[in-house]
Amino acid sequence: MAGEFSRRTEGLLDQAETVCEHRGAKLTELRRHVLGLVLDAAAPTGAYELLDRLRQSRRGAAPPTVYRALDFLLEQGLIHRVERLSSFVGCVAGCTTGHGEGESHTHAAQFLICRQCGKVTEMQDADVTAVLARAAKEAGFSISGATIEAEGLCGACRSASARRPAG
Amino acid sequence: MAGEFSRRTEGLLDQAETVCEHRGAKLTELRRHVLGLVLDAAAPTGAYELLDRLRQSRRGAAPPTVYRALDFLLEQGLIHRVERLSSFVGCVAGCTTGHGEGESHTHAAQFLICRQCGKVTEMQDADVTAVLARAAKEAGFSISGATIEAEGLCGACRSASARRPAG
DNA sequence: CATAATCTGTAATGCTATAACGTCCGCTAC
DNA sequence: GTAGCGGACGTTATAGCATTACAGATTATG
Repeated sequence: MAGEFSRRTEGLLDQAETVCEHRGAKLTELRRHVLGLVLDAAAPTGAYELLDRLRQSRRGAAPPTVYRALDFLLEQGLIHRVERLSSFVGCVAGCTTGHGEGESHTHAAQFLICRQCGKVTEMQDADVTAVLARAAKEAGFSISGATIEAEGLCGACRSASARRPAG
Repeated sequence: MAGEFSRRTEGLLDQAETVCEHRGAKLTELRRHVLGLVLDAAAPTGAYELLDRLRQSRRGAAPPTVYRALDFLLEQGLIHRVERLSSFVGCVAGCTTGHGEGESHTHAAQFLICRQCGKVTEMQDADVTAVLARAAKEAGFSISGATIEAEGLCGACRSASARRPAG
């Protein structure tokens, strides 16, 4: 039954399904459902919160249910894990970008976490990735994946606190 | 009693104590003990493993005991938390570098985690920090602290697997 | 159909971290 | 000196995050 999620989300889910097919991976109903929950959420979402939402239509769902789905989605690069928040966000690029088959599909992403409003922004800055890779290489290290998460103030909160300094 | 730890660790502890004094922070016996455990460990160490070791000489120690000490040490920049491993490592720079008073003492560090041997290397590459800050600034974001952790193969494991390709 | 592989259900457990409260100790002011 | 204060620590309980282990169901494949 299509229509569980917003029109935009359903569109992304369809694209994700196509991408998975091309890779020979199966975006099952459960996995599609969990991905939908992640994509529909306004902010990074914890596994147990996803579990609660999943239970609204899938009685008897348990932690392994959601964690197995999340593991699959992570492997496919359809979602990211934000370590600092122990939570998960959708990767728009992952839902729309095709890759070669049989590869790892993790994207190089960076997250900006506002300590004021909690908003999380995803970047995909090639320079950041490249400079880190170069620095690692100088240490004899070859990178396969990286977690880059910055905490600070987003533009909105920064200008707000500039107007009300002690805010 | 000095001599609980290796000579090198005791030296670092003494330096850390001096640094704390200059800041008006108290490196109590408990905190010194926990810092010693972290510094003496060959690898990043989880809070509950530190707790077990702490208990060998401090009966009745509980999770808050070690977490409060770790929070203090993090604030002082004497240790780092490795998010991917939910564990803690000493920051050599933090134990030896004096700072201005009343400031935040978090250092900009990057970690290289070998997926083969598990070894963790700390980098303090200024370029990585700078490029990330610049990229964030372009998004209107000002960074106060960042987690940068790369996973991959260290030099030793890379050459080992090159000799035995299917290793 | 037989078989293997994959996905999911289910129960239990383990690991990581914090809340809430009380006590002790050292410091300052009176 | 002692009353009051604040920081550090003890203690118990609980919250939050993730995995293990095994069984049943489903699907692909020879």
